[in-house]
Amino acid sequence: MLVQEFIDAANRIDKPMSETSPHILVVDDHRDIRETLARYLIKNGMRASMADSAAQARKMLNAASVDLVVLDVMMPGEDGLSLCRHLVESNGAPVILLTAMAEDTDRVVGLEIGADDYVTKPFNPRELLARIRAVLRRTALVSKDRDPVSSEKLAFDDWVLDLSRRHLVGKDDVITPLSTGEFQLLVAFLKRPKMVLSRDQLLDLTSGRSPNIFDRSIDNQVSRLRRKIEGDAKNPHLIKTVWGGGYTFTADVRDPDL
Amino acid sequence: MLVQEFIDAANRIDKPMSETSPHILVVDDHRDIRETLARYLIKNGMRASMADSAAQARKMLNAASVDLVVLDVMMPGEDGLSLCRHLVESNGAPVILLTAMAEDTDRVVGLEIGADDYVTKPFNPRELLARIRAVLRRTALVSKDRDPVSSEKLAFDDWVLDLSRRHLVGKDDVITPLSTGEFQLLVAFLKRPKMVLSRDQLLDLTSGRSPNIFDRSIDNQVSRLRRKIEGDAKNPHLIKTVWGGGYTFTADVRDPDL
DNA sequence: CGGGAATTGATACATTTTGTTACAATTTCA
DNA sequence: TGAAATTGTAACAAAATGTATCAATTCCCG
Repeated sequence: MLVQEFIDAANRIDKPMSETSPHILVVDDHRDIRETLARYLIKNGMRASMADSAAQARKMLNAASVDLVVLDVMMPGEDGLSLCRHLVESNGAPVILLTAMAEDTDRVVGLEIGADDYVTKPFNPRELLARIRAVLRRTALVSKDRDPVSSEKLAFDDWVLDLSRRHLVGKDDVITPLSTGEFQLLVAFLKRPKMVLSRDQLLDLTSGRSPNIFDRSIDNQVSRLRRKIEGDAKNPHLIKTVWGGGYTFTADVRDPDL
Repeated sequence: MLVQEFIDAANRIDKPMSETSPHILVVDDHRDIRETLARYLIKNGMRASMADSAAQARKMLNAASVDLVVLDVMMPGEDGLSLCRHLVESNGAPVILLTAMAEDTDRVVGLEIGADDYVTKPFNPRELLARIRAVLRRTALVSKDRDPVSSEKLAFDDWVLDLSRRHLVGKDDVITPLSTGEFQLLVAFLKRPKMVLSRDQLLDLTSGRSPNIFDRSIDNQVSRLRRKIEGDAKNPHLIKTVWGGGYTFTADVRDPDL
């Protein structure tokens, strides 16, 4: 059986996973897409496994260590979105969604749920590969905060955000305290830099709340956060507004130890 | 027998094992999860044994010394939670719970019972490994209470908590006495640093009491504890409030002898 | 046992944080 | 340019937290 074959393949690797090539799980009910994509990924130096349903994907996720999941949202049986939500909520592997068409609803819902990126079908394999690498690069920076003990930090501009101590350290080691909401919002941005995040997505990422109509709470939190981290809150250069879209964190996020 | 097979497999690993590598018992009624997880742990330098039921787990715990138990809460027969409770009450190995879903009830119950951590299924093996290492690191600090001669101590910030004498030692060896409640609260925090602990969890971890409505006793104890250990109780940097969530102990916990 | 001190939970009120609303400023597009 | 849509943010309201105070309880120590 394909699944077992790939589980075994994963387990035959000698070195600990984290040092080898990234392991991508492709979840799609269309066999041709699945296999072509997996082959393409393998040809480009990654390990790939496949599942044709959300249920099968769950088994494989339990069975083997997976670094990233490429997931078709539209599948018969258990919805891909619910699997995605589980992965995000359980702090599992990052997810890139395949959405059937450029339907805005799908995009929004997918990212609301917390997927790390999405690609619309039909997609260019090279573009998907690029996005996979981008997400892996980002999560490599942040992944250590899955270990509740390691003190992980993220640096941007002149700031260092201490994830375990939950505060900002400025230029001269001045500590700027952050409220819970400000901290969560900043983490949401730093985990997804240079991506446009809608207010709904940000709301879900920070508080898990679903939006009321005319919900302006995110705008307010952004305003409050800007006041703390932007030199000139009137001309923000870190959190940029995307008119009609949401907000984007524009600065590079780096490891402060490097 | 499969179990023995994996123990043997572990012992065939080249690295010096028997003394350094921790022995993990995986308890789950799903064979695939059990075996893949055990294999994954072994591949990452640990010894692993398996049990498919709470009853079998008890036998193995009696037969061999186990450093940590990974336990599925939802199992037929004797409930996993009752095994967990037994382990905690008998001061046995630390426990990490596998909970079936991201159900808040499960999470709360798990930690209330005294599990050291929990992971929701489907889980990322790397995350579980990180949490296993984290718990082992923490319990290694505390586990000396099996050796009655050495005095058990935990260090954080500029403080050393003397577990047997139940008081704090400050910078210049100044002794700060703690009340029972303050001591229990501090221990609860030090055993689970950098985790967000709800008021309910803290209440159970300290006194075992179930919360009244509008119970503010934890807030009071936190306030009292802060007054003793925080330099500036108005801007706490050790016990941070998570608005709407609870409290988090943010400092590193270390062995004072190191 | 009993009295006094220490501890702790309940209560009340101050403070902080966050969400909502309103309105001015900005951007888009016809 | 001008109207409509969107955003920034001040001002207020609601929710959650910090903590002083006090009564109830527990803990000593004789």
